[in-house]
Amino acid sequence: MTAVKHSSTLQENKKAAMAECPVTYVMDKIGGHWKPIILFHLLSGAKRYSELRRAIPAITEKMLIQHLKQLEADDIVRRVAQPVVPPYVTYSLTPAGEDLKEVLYAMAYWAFRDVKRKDITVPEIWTREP
Amino acid sequence: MTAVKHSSTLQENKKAAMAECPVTYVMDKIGGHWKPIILFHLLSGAKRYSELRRAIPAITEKMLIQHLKQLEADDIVRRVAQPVVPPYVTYSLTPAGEDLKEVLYAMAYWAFRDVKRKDITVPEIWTREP
DNA sequence: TACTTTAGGGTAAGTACTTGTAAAAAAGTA
DNA sequence: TACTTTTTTACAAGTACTTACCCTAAAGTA
Repeated sequence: MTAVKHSSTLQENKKAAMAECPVTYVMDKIGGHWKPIILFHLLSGAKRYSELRRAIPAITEKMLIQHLKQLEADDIVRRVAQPVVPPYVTYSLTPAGEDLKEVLYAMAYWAFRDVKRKDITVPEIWTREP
Repeated sequence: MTAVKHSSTLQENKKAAMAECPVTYVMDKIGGHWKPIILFHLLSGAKRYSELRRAIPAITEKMLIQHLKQLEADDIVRRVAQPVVPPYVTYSLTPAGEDLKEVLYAMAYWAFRDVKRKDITVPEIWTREP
């Protein structure tokens, strides 16, 4: 009974998994390490590119723009550019992006409970609004 | 005005980001491409290692055991081993793991809405219980 | 002309994540 | 002894993700 295993192009597994599981579908869209943070900052309203950069000092410009492009392609954020010089570009959430609020809040709520459960001191930054 | 950039050991950014954002804290724990799937299958009750393997054919044994270990270390799943031969090991959710249900359901719900919004045919697999 | 600001592109290099393959341990059975 | 089953580990190799660094465009201003 020769098992029919390992007939995959490495990334095929992932794709198959995404089609299998709605949760993975979501992770594929907001699953990077930076995307949730970006979205979190956009929850409080439209932001300029430079505002986001300042709000998330740890991110590199490359990552920021790359993820913004992806989020835009996934119809989660909307890019609006004013044709002025210097350029003025704002990013905001689409309806689909707004709907993610519930997911993000559920996550945040779980995180709070988890650190309390573990008796870790809650990082005070968490308690500040984005 | 020499900018004070790039003073990071590559992964320090991530860590800083995690401390900054509860959402990232969650992503760090369930953010792999496989973890959500594993958890999804455990939502319906304790499963044996081999059951999980059969339930998620696309995953390699390496990934499965590795993620299970991580989830165990993060106190999200519980491992119970009966000292018999051949070994009998079951994995189930801890209270913290159970609490993730809300997060996973919020994700699943969003996924449904998103595919409907995009007029993609909902993968019928999504509609089957895990 | 030189310089400023804002939004982004390109490339190379490094790090983390996944996979494939092989194999170990343990107690019983043929 | 050789072989079974189930869970798990080790190692090497490949792929994807991130970072660092440098660079462009455009209009106004000194």
